[in-house]
Amino acid sequence: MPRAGLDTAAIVTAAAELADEIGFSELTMARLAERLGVRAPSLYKHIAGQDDLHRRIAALAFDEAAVAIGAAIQGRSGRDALAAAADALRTLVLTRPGCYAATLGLTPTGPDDPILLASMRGIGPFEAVLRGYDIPPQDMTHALRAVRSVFHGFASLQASGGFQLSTDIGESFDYLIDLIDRGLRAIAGTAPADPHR
Amino acid sequence: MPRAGLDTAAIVTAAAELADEIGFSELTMARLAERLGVRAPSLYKHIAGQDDLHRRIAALAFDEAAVAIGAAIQGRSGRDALAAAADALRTLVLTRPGCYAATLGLTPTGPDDPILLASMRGIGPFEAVLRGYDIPPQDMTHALRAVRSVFHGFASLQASGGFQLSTDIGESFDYLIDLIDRGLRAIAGTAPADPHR
DNA sequence: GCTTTTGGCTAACGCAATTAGCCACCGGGT
DNA sequence: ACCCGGTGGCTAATTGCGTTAGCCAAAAGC
Repeated sequence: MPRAGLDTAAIVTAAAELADEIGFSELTMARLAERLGVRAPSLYKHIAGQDDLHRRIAALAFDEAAVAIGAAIQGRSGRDALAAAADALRTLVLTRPGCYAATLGLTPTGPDDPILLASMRGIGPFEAVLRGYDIPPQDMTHALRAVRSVFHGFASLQASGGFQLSTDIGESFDYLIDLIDRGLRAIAGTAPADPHR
Repeated sequence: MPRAGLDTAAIVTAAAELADEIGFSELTMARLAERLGVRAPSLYKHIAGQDDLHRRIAALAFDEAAVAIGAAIQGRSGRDALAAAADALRTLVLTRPGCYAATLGLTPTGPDDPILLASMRGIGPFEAVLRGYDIPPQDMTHALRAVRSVFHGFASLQASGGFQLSTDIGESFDYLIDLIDRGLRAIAGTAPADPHR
């Protein structure tokens, strides 16, 4: 029996693609092994187990997101940058639903979890976007969390088919961007260093 | 062997509590049966299977959310109502993490899925909150989706421990409410009937 | 060319969900 | 009071998944 020549990266890449095709919850060791032309136990020579695999897929997803969003905001700022970043993220969620699902429901194992570092990298571009608004430094974390919540929420609701009404989702997305853009301007302009928070 | 006197509602209630205690992903038929003083196959006399159980827990969660948020916004409007609704939702997510997790990642089986109806009921109170802002009717759906995205996003990130930085989460939450409140006012005031959308 | 490491394999275990099929309990009718 | 049918438990068995143990050949290094 000739060797398949697998390595960790190849397995993770294949797993991510498979998850996108059949859905993250349908991703199974046996199916992944079959896709790779190998038996299930062989996978354990390269990954520690299912949990490890999931985390690696998630890390891959975060990195892809960072790259895509980073590229999208090149040369833009303010509302343009916000819209471009959001759109890049949304496209990614729709294109790679399995990878996106892998990033949900993760509990970091510790402060040095690679997942954590990857998610930090994924946030980076949003920080750049926010720099285009006049956010006081002590509010930056809050603003970052807010923006992250907003886009994560929209993307995950869309991904799970949470929007039932027939109204166009793209329009709702534009509306949401408008809402956040205006909110950021208003909050930056009128409450630069609100002491009661 | 005397009968345990179970019924569907009792099982779902117990499952929801158990999910809150040990985590939704740890909820298993065997564990649930043990909690109820019964063997696992007996559960199938009352529920169709695991998927059915999950959907019923989710429906329960949506209904609880609708009640809690509805109660929270009684007699309030505008920013107050927004904050109260958001806080009620957030409290619920923290109090009943298992139930909340059950509502994620559901794909409605069809247009008459009970889950769908329950989630509609869960949205109701937010519609009431939005009535306190001057949202033009044709934008109501968009605004509703936006608000839902925002709070769902924040809650789910918090529930999954997605906020690593040590900054206080409650403060971030206040900031988010401020952001949305100002955004809604701005968008309602300046673009009452934007034709290009 | 021999040895060592490495990356496949088969076999086997434990656990979860589910189904089949049995049998005792409980309520209603005679 | 009795019987009798449906209901709600049970045990046993099946399937499929993740994972571990232990074997053996292929590649890699001396």
